[in-house]
Amino acid sequence: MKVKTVVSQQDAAVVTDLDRIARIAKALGHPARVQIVQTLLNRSTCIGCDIVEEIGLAASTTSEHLRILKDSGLIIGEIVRPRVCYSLNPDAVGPLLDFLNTVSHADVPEFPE
Amino acid sequence: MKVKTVVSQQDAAVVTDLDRIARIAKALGHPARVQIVQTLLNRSTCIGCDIVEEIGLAASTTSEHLRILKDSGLIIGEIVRPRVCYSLNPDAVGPLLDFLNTVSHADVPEFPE
DNA sequence: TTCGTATTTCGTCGTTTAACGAACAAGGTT
DNA sequence: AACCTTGTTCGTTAAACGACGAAATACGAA
Repeated sequence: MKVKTVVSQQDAAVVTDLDRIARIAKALGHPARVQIVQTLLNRSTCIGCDIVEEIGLAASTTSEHLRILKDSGLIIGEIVRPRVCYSLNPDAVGPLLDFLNTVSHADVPEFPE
Repeated sequence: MKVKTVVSQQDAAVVTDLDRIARIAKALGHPARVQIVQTLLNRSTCIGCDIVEEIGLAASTTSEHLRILKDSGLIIGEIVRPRVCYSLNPDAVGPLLDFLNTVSHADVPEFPE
């Protein structure tokens, strides 16, 4: 279920690593999803359906965004029953964060313009 | 040429902030593009068409990925003329990096389960 | 000037995404 | 038991993405 169509002639380890980073980035590749994470940062406590009204999209659309964030591991949903309590999973950003740190500390060659 | 279709009824400041983060994340939301950045990290010097053979996709497809990375500001292309010299622009990751740092340092509520 | 090399643009095709409303699921409340 | 509240799933639609090959660009070299 986690296996995609593998590139077949590439080194598996590298591909996996790239995929992991890309998948987290992709999950954050939509303003609504960034806003959801932002919201969970502000109200550090978990939240229910307030997210729906916070970002101003239809409930079904918001649910889909939450699903994507859940699938990526960035957030966790705890069912409290009429509603669902969401919270961040800070560890999930690790791979992407490490990658970006490496990029930000890279020394560019010589022609910076 | 850099102007997209603006959202028009939203508060510009907030949207811009979320959009900026999301746009960088989106640019990194594909393994091939992460691999390109990775490659530029390893060979700290700029590269021409070697990227094409490095990632194993068609030249036209690779060109498109490079365009997306250029548009996002993550990389810079210097024309040397038969070819193009690419290099990283580490500053571009700033907004996303700051955001992820905030996330990674967030203290989750109480139910770490 | 003609040729070659590296890259981009174009047109196409199939897949995925984003968005919505409607319908459904699942318990708590009255 | 009938209802309410919240959240997800489904079906649809339009737009965007990803990939490719073919054609076009744009210079440097021969």
